[in-house]
Amino acid sequence: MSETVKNPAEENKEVVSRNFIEEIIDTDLAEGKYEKICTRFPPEPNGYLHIGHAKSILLNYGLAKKYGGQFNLRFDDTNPTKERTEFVESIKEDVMWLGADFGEHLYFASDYFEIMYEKAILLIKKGLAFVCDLSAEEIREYRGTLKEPGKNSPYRDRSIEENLKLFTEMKDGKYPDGSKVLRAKIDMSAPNINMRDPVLYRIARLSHHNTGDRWCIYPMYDFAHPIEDAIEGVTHSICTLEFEDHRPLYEWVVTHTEWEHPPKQIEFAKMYLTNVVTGKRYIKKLVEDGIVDGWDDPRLVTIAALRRRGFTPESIQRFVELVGVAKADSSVDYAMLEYCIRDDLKMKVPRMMAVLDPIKLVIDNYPEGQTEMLDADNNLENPELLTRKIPFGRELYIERDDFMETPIPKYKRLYPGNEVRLMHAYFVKAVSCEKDENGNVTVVHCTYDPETKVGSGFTGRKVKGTIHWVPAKEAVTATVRLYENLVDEEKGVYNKEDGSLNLNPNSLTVIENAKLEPALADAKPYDAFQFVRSGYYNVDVHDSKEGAPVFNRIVTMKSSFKLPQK
RNA sequence: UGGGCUAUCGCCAAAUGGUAAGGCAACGGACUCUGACUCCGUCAUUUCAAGGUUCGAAUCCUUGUAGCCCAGCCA
Repeated sequence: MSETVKNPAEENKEVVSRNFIEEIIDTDLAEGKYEKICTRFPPEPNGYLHIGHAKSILLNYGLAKKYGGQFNLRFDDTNPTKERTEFVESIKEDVMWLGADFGEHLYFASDYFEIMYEKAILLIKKGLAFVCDLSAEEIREYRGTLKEPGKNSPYRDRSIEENLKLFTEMKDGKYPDGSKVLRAKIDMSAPNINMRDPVLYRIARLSHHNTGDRWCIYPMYDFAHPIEDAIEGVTHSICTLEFEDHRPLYEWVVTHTEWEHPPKQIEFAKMYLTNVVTGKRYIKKLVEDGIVDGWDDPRLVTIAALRRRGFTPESIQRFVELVGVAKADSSVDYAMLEYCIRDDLKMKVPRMMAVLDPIKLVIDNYPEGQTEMLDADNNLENPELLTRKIPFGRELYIERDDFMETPIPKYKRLYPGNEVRLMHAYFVKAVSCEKDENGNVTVVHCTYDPETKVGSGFTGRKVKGTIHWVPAKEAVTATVRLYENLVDEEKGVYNKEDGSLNLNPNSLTVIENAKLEPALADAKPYDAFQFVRSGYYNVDVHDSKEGAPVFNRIVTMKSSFKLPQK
């Protein structure tokens, strides 16, 4: 048994350069600003997590881990209109599955409503917030435009006492929804629109998934988020680029609401993946229209879909690591994700034989009625996965593609007169074939050479090709689903004309009569395998509870040789 | 002359004034019981553009260009 000898110098060579966030943290630590860092992932529970969220989750978690700090999962549930407990549960599950262990640090912004309310009172007392009676429409008009400054609300100069009274009454439910808001008093002519007296609290009589009907006023993101961070002792509040304009407001809130250790906001670029759909409303539409079979359809890139498809947490962690963190908008090639899952599964999954498009192979010189059990390594590169037995007999199934009556150039599989290896078995030489009335090959006849049995040490001659097979009698018939990108690769994701999706009509192919080697009959949901020369597959979680397993293709095998298309 | 941000290979992405890392993809070749894996090679005289400073510039300055974000009582 030979082990790959690693050059220690080579390992040291792998200097992973720090990303810009790590540099900020290093500087902060060096200046003694914090003893321990704290990060958080703050989703609003209004939908399912997807691969883009994974980047944020793993980035925040990874930073906390790397610096020996703390990672919080906090639900940013300050707007009851869109939030549901169902999403809370699925998000918790997905975050844990990804390996971002938040331990005890699970929080809800809604648990801080009382503190937020007190901080709002504090701002009013400092003359920094006021109750405004303008309608939503009027507020928009007063706000000005991108190029023109806004103008002050006529309610801006109410006395502190009046503001205090009004705000208390707002909380007590004295005013109808939408009739009043609490606003920060900053600068209506600020070039940054976020600073033009932003709304801090609105009145909304909605039942909250966590606080029920206790509140009828709810804080806005810009006011709530910095306070949530501060309460939890978050040191580095990492968010995406579109919040850059909000940073001055974040800082305004955090300084005027007086915290001993104010958190700081850092922004990074969202990640987009090519050829997939991440937009929530598009996913919703695909589900509603029945184009996919739910939010965890394996063609989607929600975390749940990736999990069902057979992606491992490790592969996604690796992917996020490879993609890196920066401030430039990016769209990562789907091939990068495929690489990560292939690389992860390569050594830890058994390599089995499955014939997706079977034709019969008859070994004319093999004794009729005889069966022998052959030993096969489950993973030739990883002996820890042990071995299995495969029955071998006179009649087998092979892949239709693995035989050509008249071979094309460079074809090295089976054709009349050519000898190939049957994986884990013998050399076999094609003799002839039978065809149906349409000219399709139905049976291939060959002869085998008993001396060439695998493990016999036969070195007499070599063959160029090796093909996989399955015993005809003992084979298991199963359903295999082949998934491809949901989106048309040529045209891009969205149709520019009408905003619709450019879907790939071949995103799903269902094979009902794939022939698998018998050992695969006992595969359990989530089990993953490499089907030799085809790709990586896993047992479907939903459809394989009883009877024969149903397999989802996780990713295809790479190949440098393509058969011509018919 | 609204404001903010970004620009380095087909795709990500390092390089912090000292002579353009790495990964993915692609393409050659070796090896092979998977046309896989692995291995070995090729792949930016140039960093959006044009000027300038400097012994030296992707990095600094100037002027442009392109893309993204912001006018919710969403987050």
